[in-house]
Amino acid sequence: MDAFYAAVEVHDNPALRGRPVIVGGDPDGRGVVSAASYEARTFGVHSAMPLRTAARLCPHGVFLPGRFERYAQVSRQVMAVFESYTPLVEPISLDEAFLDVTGAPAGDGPTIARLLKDRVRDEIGLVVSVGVATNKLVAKVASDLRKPDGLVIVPPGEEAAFLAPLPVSRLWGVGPRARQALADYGVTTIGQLTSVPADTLRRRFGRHGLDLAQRARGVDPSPVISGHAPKSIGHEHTFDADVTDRSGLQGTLLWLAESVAGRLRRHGVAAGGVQLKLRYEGFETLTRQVTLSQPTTDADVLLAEANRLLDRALQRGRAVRLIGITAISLASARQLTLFEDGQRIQRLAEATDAVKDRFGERAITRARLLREAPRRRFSERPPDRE
DNA sequence: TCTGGGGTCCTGATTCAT
DNA sequence: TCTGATGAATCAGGACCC
Repeated sequence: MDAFYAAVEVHDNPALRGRPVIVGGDPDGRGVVSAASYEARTFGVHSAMPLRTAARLCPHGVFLPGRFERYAQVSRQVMAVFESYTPLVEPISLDEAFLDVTGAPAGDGPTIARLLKDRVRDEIGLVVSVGVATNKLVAKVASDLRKPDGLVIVPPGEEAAFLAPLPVSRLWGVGPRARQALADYGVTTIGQLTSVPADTLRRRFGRHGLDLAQRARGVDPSPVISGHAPKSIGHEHTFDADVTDRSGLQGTLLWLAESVAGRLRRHGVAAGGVQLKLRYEGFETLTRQVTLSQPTTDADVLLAEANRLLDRALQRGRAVRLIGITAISLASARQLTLFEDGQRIQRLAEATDAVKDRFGERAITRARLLREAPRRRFSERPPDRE
């Protein structure tokens, strides 16, 4: 989707059409730009830019705080359109997804791309750019090439030639660090990258270097996977002004723990570990983590662990800019239920032993008959084997 | 000049069990 | 009993993505 958050805001409030819309929040605050309309981009505003900088470049811009529930809602509508063409839809974020349309009844890639662009425009009122290729890497690069409202088709066999003239930073996995490192080798285009031996890249970049060598040639064997389970769920908060006292961190930690716990339950998963993140003034960032003895979705447990980690991580006298909690090593809540069942059975056994000690074996037999009798009479389905 | 919040994956160091 | 080798987990940091 093109300038997705900004496009949703303009869609919901047509008075904004044609104006520079910048989603991110308070232009005097510490945030960054989440999305900028194409009008705002003509002022040099782009995503990830500090809002203060954006406000300087574009003083008459419309700065909006962002309504992520609404964006998620529109995202579901768009994904539903995608899923009408193939079940193999892999969302990357709210505004982007891979579709594997191999053998789809609606037609070949280019046909579906056109249908899909028309339907998202007519039914939802938003503009989408599409890249069509034989793999995810090339399709992604193609989709970014002619935004907004782009449609770029890379025919089979032309992947490497298509990529060759583009800057290396277009490749998935090449950020500012890798781009600089490659520039030091005199490599700035993807075509030049193909002339660097894979072994050289491996020595310099590790495993990642081998992926890089493949990608530069337009090779990407990774499949489109639908229905990803999250691997971690976290919340973090940057303070308007740095916080120096521990009590100032406490309240934030509480609501971070509660919102993480709530999202764990909504996703039907439990935390196998907890990670605390601190960012000090000067942007120095550190993390501390623990593995839990049992998985949990309990905010109180997350909070208690986070507090212990804070004891380890907090350096006295240093001002804190950001604090965050992440639930890691997620287990399915099914496993948690089995664990809790196990504990309940354990407690029941202990209670039973206690009663037996106190009142003798006959008391147990009588209690069991009383407990099971109603179920025998009224239960509609046979007892769960498990 | 200032740098959010949501994530994934990789690497190197350390720890622990065998 | 001590020692070292080996490999798996765990931890912390960092690059990268949207």
